[in-house]
Amino acid sequence: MYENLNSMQREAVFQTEGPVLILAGAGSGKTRVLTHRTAYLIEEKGVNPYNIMAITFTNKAAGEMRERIDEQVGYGAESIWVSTFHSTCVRILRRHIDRLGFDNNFTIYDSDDQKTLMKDICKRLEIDTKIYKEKTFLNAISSAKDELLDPITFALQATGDYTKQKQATVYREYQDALKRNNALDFDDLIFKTVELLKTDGEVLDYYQERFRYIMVDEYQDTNTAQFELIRLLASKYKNLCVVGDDDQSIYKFRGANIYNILNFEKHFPEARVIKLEQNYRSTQTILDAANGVIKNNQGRKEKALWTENPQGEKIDFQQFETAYEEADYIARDIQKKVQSGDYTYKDCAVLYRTNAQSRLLEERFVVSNIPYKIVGGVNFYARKEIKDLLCYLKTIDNARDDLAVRRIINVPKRGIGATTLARVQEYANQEDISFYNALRAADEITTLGKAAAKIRPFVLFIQTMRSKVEYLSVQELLEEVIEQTGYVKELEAEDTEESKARMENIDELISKTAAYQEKCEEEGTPATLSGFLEEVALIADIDSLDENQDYVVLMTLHSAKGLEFPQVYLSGMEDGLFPSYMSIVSDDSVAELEEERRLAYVGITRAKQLLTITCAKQRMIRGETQYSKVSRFVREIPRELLTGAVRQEKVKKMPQQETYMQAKKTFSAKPFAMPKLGKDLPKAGSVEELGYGEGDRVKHIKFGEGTVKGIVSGGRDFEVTVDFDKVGTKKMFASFAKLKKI
DNA sequence: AAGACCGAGCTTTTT
DNA sequence: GCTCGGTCTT
Repeated sequence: MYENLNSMQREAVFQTEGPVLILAGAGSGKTRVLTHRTAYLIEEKGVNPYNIMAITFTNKAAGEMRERIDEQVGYGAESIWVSTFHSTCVRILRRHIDRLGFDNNFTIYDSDDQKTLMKDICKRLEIDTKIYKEKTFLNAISSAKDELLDPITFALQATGDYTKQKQATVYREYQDALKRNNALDFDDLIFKTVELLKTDGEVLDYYQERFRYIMVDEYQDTNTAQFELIRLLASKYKNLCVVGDDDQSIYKFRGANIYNILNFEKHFPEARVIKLEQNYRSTQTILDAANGVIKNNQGRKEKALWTENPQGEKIDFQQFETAYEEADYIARDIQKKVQSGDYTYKDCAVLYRTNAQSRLLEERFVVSNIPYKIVGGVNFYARKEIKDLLCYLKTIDNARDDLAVRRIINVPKRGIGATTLARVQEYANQEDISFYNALRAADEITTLGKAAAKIRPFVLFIQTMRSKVEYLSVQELLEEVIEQTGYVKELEAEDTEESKARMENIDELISKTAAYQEKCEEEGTPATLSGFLEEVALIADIDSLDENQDYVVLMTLHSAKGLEFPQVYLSGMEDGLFPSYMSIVSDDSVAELEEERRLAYVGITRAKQLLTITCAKQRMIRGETQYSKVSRFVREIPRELLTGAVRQEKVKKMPQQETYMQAKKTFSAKPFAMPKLGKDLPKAGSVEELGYGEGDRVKHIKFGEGTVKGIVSGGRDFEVTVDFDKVGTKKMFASFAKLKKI
């Protein structure tokens, strides 16, 4: 079992005791090392799986590690604690945060909620948000928490600096408000856990005993608070194994402290350092390119990545006149590769520096009928309709979250306006009760007058729902909220493309509640409303990537970290875009350019077989045409590795706006969701092959019987509109629907 | 209280 | 170029 590891990997696996730093270059098989190490601990060292913890940054990474550990470890794998920093902390806090004066059923605020709360506070403190931006405050608070500065310490450090003093005041107010709402923001999850472990010896002892062997993935991305958390937990047994690559540290803006990895041996003098330098992922050419770029950075740990893989193809470098041509080239190139039969869509990934770049690519992909998935941008759970419904559930779950209540009290419209809200709030402050409790006492608020009558049904509704929490499933609760509020009915009445998309999202949310139920039953854990809300709060977009589906993935370089693809396109490689203009003109431009360079390194090393680098001479940014030179990072790649050179393409016809909109409409909310591989993919073929036509009566497995109203060819599949007798008109893809003529 | 209209700011990256 | 938020009107 350990024979197919190389000597360094084996060393990392066998070094189980004491602090270990594994410097794992890109593609050097670190996940393999971690999983083998876990197996070794259990099977050879007799360690109880219950005493092992593995921490990652994303749910996806945690899920993958879980899967591979399960494969590797057979018995007892399920009691190993594998999870992200954030969910680890939530699990700890749910049990013990009452010791810090919070309720154990606290809610978690996302960035949207934070902003709303901050606006509130600025208003209350009469801060002119034209001069002092909410966002700046939130950033300051976030960095403070990353550095474990509480409001008092922060204030002490602010003496003599007016802006900082102001931030200190806001910080204190912000924390007070969170506590009143029984809520924590993302950063608090870590901060409060550290606080808990530091102040409560009993809890600390419990978790130190439990986590005798700790492993941390992507260690270069940890911030000070996360480091402290790990340090506290590991300080008793000192069996701490961290894996990382300083060359892939790209989250400085999020507080990641690169010195956690650079100074690991200082923090743990007895630490063993093991370097994994053999790359199993990429061709020699790709590796040479990556090394050519990263060697321009100073102050990195000395590493020499090498591979036994073949030289491989040269890097395809293309410069275009415009960003349209660039997008067009990428789309055609992918189509060409797929049609040749050598690759599938899911072998390809397009990476870019900023999310805004995805639009042009998306347009081109829609026109070319290429199935794709965009990772990032607006998170599913940040969409308005989803947040609204979740806030209903949150209100039912935790009455102290004022924010959630205020969001939904007039959605859908109940004729409760700003004035009424202000009066209720005033009463709440006066009586020192929560906003919701003030609503419950609406009849006592003399200033309300007739408005009290509008509040009563809302309160009654929430109270009734609360009494049902015990015996209804999450799905049933959600469906009842939708039914009782008429939320979907209102969208139905709107009958626009947008409202349809929203309804689809709501359906998606319902299936997520069902999936949650299923998951809990599988794991044998109780499915609760709080549990669902919590899971939902900690989901990132990248977690939804599904390797089994055949689509091209589009995402930012940041999101791509930890992933690999046979075919990688690095688009928009222009000075000013990547490296970003901000990093070039910054006061600290040397450091910021190094961070950008690491990002380039991450991008290049995602590729297994072929790397394509593209850029455009002109592109629209923020409604303005920008003219840019080829990125300096491209020039750092040894010339002989590149083909294509600077190329002059004739301007291709721009996509007709109408064609695009039409195409996009056909596939509205969920473009090109594809059936799982393995099942036979129905070919587009002809309409006849469907076995039914317009006007025919058909049967659907879930919706029952109905009449076919229309069939539209979507290129690779047909979109069929059916008017069902029971559930009304639905649009669906023929390959999914499996409609039967009757 | 609800809807229409207009201007500001944004785009570097996110658990 | 687009989105969000604020203000004005009914």
